[in-house]
Amino acid sequence: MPELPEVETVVRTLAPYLIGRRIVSARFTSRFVTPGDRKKLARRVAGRRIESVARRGKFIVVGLDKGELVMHLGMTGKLLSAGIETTHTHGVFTLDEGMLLYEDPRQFGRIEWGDARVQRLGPEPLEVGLAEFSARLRKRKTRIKALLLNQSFIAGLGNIYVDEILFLSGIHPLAQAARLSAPRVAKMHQAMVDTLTLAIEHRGSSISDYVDADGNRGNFQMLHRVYGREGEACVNCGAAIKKAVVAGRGTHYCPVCQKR
DNA sequence: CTTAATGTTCCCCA
DNA sequence: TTGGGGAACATTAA
Repeated sequence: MPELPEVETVVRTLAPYLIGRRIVSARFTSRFVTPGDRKKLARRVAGRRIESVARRGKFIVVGLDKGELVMHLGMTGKLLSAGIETTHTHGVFTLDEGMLLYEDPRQFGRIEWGDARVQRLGPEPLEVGLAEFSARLRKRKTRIKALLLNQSFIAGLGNIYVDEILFLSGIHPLAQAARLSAPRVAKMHQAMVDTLTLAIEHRGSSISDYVDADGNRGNFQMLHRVYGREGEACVNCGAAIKKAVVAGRGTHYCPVCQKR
């Protein structure tokens, strides 16, 4: 469910709802989503006032009057401002007005009191300039697909948007990062900014069940050019879109338009 | 029954 | 230290 555009959409729907609210009580039920002492975490957040809601990479950082609650949606996590508890509800926040539910069937997501992983994130893709982006990229010999998925290189990209960005910039997912020419890196940087900006405008991609905090789906999946289009015609050249495994992930690309 | 899924980490080996 | 491959985590849907 959650790459940068989806998490950004969740944060934008969540912020006006949460800021200024007081957490009356909280309850956590998963040893995976909330590793460690779950009751202690619930005690810590109880009584706190929510002062800010922000995104950093794919993390949601909830600023409290004392401390910080950091959430990651993993693969199937959802934060909902309304709804009923199910077997997949692993977090329940009762607010002075309203409530907040955390649902996550696969439980790859996390809710923690601060998260050291946030400190290790690379720059934000919508903030990093071309010069810095190029300089960082030139030092890395790995395949471009693996590098763009690496959160300590650039924060927030995931499998869908990496495939879309590489298609838009005409770069093969197996291309060696350090060997890309300056014009190709510039094109990729622009494709990254354009793709993420447009995806946020469309409120993210709803492939299976992603919804924002109000329960609304995104629309950007309608505009995917390669992701999920294996065997279909390339929008540029008509060739059949291919799918292979790169960096352990299903990778969609046009064998004609994307060069190594 | 098998496979793959919008993510991340860890382990082994080069 | 970097990088590749694979497995693991838990669940569902095709």
